[in-house]
Amino acid sequence: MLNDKSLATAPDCADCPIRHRAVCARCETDELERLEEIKYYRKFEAGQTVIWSGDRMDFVGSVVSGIASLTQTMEDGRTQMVGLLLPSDFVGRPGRSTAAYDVVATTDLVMCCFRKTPFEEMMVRTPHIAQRLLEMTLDELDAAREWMLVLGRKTAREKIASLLSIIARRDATLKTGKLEGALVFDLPLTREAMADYLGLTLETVSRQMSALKKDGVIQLEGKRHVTIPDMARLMDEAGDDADGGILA
Amino acid sequence: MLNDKSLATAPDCADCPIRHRAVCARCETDELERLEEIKYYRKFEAGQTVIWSGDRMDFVGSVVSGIASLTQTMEDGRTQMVGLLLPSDFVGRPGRSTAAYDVVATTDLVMCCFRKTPFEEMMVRTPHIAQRLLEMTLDELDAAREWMLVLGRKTAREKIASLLSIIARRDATLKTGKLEGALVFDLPLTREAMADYLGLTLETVSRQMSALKKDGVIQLEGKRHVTIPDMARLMDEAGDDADGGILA
DNA sequence: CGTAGCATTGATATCTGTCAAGCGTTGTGG
DNA sequence: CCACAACGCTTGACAGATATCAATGCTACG
Repeated sequence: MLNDKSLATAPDCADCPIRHRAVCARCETDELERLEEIKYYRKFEAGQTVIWSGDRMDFVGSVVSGIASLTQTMEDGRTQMVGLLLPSDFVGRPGRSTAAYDVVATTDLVMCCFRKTPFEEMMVRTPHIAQRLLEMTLDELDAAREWMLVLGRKTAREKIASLLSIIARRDATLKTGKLEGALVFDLPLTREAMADYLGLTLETVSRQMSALKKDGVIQLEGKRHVTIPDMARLMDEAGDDADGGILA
Repeated sequence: MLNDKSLATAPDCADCPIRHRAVCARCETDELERLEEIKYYRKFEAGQTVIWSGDRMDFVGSVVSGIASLTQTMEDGRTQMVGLLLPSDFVGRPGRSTAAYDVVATTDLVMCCFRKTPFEEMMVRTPHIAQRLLEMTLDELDAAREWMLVLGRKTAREKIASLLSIIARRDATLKTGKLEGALVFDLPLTREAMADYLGLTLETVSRQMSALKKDGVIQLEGKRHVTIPDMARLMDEAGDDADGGILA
């Protein structure tokens, strides 16, 4: 499985870009030293599969950079993305030995992995880690439930607008920290990946993107470069309250 | 809010039916004593709202008996159920002061509530509780993701079969502990509640129930009393692997 | 007996999926 | 260097699933 290129030297936790947001956020110096001992980096190229559902999984870890997706597939090939993993998000489940979902690198991806058994031992001894993981899991549960509303009740147009608004908001808060004026970003997902996330076909995604463009809700340069001239308008199209939005 | 009828004397934790499955599952005697001090029971009749989304929430708690639902509602009235709370399931989120969803009693309901602030203090001091809550939250996250596949990719018929199979399985494991032979149970949900859970209209639910009945997948006496002659057949209709099923 | 709530069924409309053709870019091998 | 294949995407025509609107049935209950 592992080859030379997939392994990479792991930098010090002190220099880590996700140091204060990941599962290790609340660890003290000595705890970080212990984590350093059981961690290793792995890199994946866009499109590579990190792990297959059902496979034995002897690590857990955090996304350091890039985006990964969690997907489920039915026997006849229908697939549904059930999670989008961004930097600092956690992969794997302590106490479970096999993967419950396919994990795929959507973009080039760097992960900080911990050997599972020592990590589990450390969790028992280090309440910080379990507490932080609980917080993160509760956030993910909220996001999953938010997404259930999107999947169950929104129209195709609203679904697209919801996805764009989530990506735009995350991107804006990372880059500038504010949501004013026009927002510009690159879509990290193919039309097919968008369809898998939204429970649509890629044709419907394409049509609705075109429709939103025609109506001036978004501007497109090429396939991926998106400009949102009016965020409130987009959120209105998404069917969300324009003020604050999700979990405000 | 609270009236005479809604409050009820709480029995000893030692006699509690959900003692070994709820958030308190791993507590020791002295910890239970502390919990006894901050707990109180509340009863709700079918249809009553336990709490409205956005309301201040000064308790967390466990479902002791009955079923509650978590729902989200859009401005125009579209609603999506995002969780079904069964006995031992946990309600509320430590560290958050307002409810994120509407919580409604689907059947008559008894809840064991803990005052939020003392419970949070206790969580910090009692790793058992945080660990158990983490486990339960991870299970809920898995269930939510499983449901995303149902909402995003399954047909109306498969959705109904999925819901029936979940209820049947839970009911069977509670009553007899095995899944053999014909399964019989009462639906705890109205057609409308089923529709809200499945992202369908109540008419479509009704039609698909009739179709499954006509095809012999289920038998119906009255509106709610269901017999599953062949569980494997039902799971096949649900589009799940017949062996083991969800998270096997 | 009449009403209210829940459920069923029918007719029709609409949205999204399916199938198919074609475009533009990228990369590769002759 | 060019031709061509591969890939991601767009667009069109059509079909099919589910929603919508409407009428009716069934129970329980006052």
